[in-house]
Amino acid sequence: MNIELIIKDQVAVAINSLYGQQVDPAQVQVQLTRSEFEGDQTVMVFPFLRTSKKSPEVTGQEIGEYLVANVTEVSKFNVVKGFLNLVIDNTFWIDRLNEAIPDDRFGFIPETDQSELVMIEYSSPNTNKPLHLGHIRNNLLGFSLAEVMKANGYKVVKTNIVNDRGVHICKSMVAWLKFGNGETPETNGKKGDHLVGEYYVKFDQLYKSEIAELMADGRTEEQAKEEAPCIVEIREMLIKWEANDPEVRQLWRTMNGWVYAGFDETYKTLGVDFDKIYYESDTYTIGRDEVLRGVKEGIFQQESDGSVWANLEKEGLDKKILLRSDGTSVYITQDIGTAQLRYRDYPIDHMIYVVGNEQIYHFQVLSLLLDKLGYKWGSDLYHFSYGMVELPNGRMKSREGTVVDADDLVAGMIDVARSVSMELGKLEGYSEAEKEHIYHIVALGALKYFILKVDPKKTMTFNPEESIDFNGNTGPFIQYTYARIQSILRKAKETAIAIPLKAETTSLNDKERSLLKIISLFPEVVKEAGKGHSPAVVANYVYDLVKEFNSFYHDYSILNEPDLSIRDFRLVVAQTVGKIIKNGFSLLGIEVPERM
RNA sequence: GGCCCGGUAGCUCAAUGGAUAGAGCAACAGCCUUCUAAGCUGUAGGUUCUUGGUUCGAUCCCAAGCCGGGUCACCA
Repeated sequence: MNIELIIKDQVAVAINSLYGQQVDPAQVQVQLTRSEFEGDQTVMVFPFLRTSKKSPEVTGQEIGEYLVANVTEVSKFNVVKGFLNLVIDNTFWIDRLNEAIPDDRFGFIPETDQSELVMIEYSSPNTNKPLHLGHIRNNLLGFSLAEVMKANGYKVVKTNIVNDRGVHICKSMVAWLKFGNGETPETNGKKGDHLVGEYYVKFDQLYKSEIAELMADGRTEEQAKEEAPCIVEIREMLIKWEANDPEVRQLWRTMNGWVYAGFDETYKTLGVDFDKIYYESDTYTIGRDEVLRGVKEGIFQQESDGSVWANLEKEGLDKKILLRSDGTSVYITQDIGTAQLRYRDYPIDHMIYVVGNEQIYHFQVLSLLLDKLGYKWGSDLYHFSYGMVELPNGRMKSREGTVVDADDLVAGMIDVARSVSMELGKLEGYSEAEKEHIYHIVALGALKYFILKVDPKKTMTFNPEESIDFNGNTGPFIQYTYARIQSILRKAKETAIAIPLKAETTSLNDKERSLLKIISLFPEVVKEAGKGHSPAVVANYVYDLVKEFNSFYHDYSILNEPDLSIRDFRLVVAQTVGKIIKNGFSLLGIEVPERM
C-alpha cells in the first residue's frame, strides 16, 4: 500500500469533514518531507486556504489533528508555514519491509496472458565499421529499457535492424578488392568488424585523393565528387548488387560475415542481446513495394523522372523522397518495409525505436507515412530519442580520428578494474578466471552506470581520462556495497545465525527508519522508470539507497549488535537492501559481485 | 533562415510548481585493533544564461532575447 495515496485520500476526507468541501484526492499535493524537518510526508496546505478561510498555520494544525485522530498510519504532525509534516508510524514502514522480504521480485509487476507486447528496436548498426561510444549508449539504453518494460509487466521482443546493404558496405568492399591482397580476420587475427572498418577508412582516403587530383585538373569540387573513379566503381557495384551479381553478393556475404562475428563479440561483452534480427537486405524490397502501392492509391506522387515523393506540407513538414529516379530505395523506404514485416511476425501493441535524437524528424516522417499507408501503428510508434555522447572537445568525428571505439573502451576499463582490484587485494582465494570475471563485472558496471545514470534525453559528455572512476557516484561503489552485504550474510551463515523470514521489531533508529522508507519506494520507482522510459530513474534511486545503507553500516554494527532481536532485524534489512540493489541493477543490465 | 533539443557549483550530473537548489569528482580537514576504507564524516564552492510575465510560491510553466547542439539530402 502506497502511503502517498492513503494520505491524499485521508486529507480529502479531513477537508470534507472540517470545512464541508469536496476535494479530489488526486489534487492533494503530497511529497517527501525534507530531511531538515521532522516527518515523513508533507502535505501542501496552501491550496486549501480558500476553503478553510483560515491562515496556513491554523489550517495545517486542524488537518493535522484530524489525521492523527483518525488515521492509524499518522502518529504525529507539525506545521511549518504552509507545510503540514506528518510522522508515519514505525509499524507502517516495518509492514512495508515485510512485504518486500519474501518477494524475490519485489517491485516488479509480473507478466500475464493479458500483458501487452512491446517491441524494442535498438542497436541497428551499419556493417562497415566497428561499434563506438555512441552505439554503446544506444545498446545500453535499449537493453535496459527492455528490462524496465518487462519489470512493468510487458512482454518484450528485442529487435535489431542491421543496415547491411548500401553505399557504406560497398566502400569497404571496393577498398578491400583494391588493397586487401586477400587478407581475412583468420589470416591476420584482427576482429572482423575492425578489419572491414579499416578498409572503409582506406576508401575514404582514396576518394579524397582522387577528388584532389580531379580538382587540380580543373574540375569543380562537385564534379570531382561525382566523377572520381572509385565512386563510379561504387555505383557500378551497387547496381550489380541489386542485380544479384554472384561475385559481388559473395564478397558482400563474406565481409558482412566478418562484421557480424565482430559485433557478436562486442554484444556479448556488453551483455546485450536480441530476440529477433532483421536485415535491411531482406526488408528494403518490401518497403519499395509498399511505396509503389502508395503511388497506385494516390497517396504518393511519382515525378516524370521516376522518383517518388510524399508531400507532407499539410502536416507541417516538407516533401520527402521515397524512391530515387533509378527506382532504388532510400533510408526511410527500408523502415517502411521493416515495420510491415515486424507486424506480420508479431502481435505488436507498442513499437519503440531506440534511435538518437538527430533522427527526430525522420521518425515524425515515418509515423506519418505509415499512417498514410493505412497502418494503425503508424501514429502509435514511439521514438525513444536519446542525446549524443560528446567528448570534452565536442562531438566525435571519424574524420579527425576522435571516435572512441567500443572494444578499446571496454578493454581499457577492464585494465583499470584489474589494477585497482589488485592494489586492494581483496580477492585472495579466487582463481584467475574468477578474478577476471570480477574485473569484467566491475568494469562494465562502471561504464554502464556512468551512461545510464544520465537522463537519456540529454546530451552527455564522456571524458576518457576522467570518466573511468570507481569511487563516489559510480557503478563499482554500488557493487561494492552489495559485496559488503553479501560478506555479512556469508558470515552469518558461517556462524549459524539464521536470517529471519520476518522483521519483528517496533523501535527504529533514524538510519533504520530512513532505510525502510527508501526500500518502500522501489516499486514506485520501477513504475516511474517504465512510464518515463528512463533507466536513469532506477540508477539514481539505487544510489540513494546505497548511500543511506553505507551511512547506516558505518554507524551501527549488524553482526556484533548485542541485542539479538535488533541484530536479526538489521540482518534482514541488509539482505533486503542487497536484493533491491541486485534487482535494480538488473534493470540496468549490470551484474553484482559476491566479493570485490 | 524554419523547426527541434539543451543551458544548474571549476568538472560530470540530480532536483512530480514548494521550505535554506542537492550528489559525486577535483581541493582542504578528519576516521581503519571493530561486519570489506572501491567506505564514512566535515569545510569550501551557486545571480539555476538574461529580461519580463503567470502564481501564495518558478531551476521547472509562458514570451522575448543570448549561447551551444541537432535537423531540414535522389546519405544512412
